[in-house]
Amino acid sequence: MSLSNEQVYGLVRRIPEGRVATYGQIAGLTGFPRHARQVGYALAALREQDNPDVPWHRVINARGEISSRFDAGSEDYQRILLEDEGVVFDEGGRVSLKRFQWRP
DNA sequence: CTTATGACTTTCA
DNA sequence: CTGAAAGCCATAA
Repeated sequence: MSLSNEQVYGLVRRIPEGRVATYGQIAGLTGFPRHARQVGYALAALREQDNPDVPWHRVINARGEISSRFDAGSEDYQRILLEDEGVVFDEGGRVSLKRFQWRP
């Protein structure tokens, strides 16, 4: 048994608008607390496919920052999507998890 | 079978 | 606050 992409997508779909979740949090909710990287891996795979229902932009790292990938530019895109939903970024380009982290 | 890699996290200095 | 190091684990070669 392992963490399937569909499990990740299902969880990410549950994140309400204007809220964010961390990779580790998603992993924990699926029942695999140590699979934070696999969550990111699943989302990376999602990028290549077309799953419009999955709000991947609401998933950030434990520091409240947007995790960079080798494709610069989409980090800005992710930030814009979040700001559009009401998520506020501070001067360092980080989100206050205290206020915006999703609590099921 | 072994290595390398990566949208991560936590701890320690 | 920053940065390095170790831990973790699915995937690909």
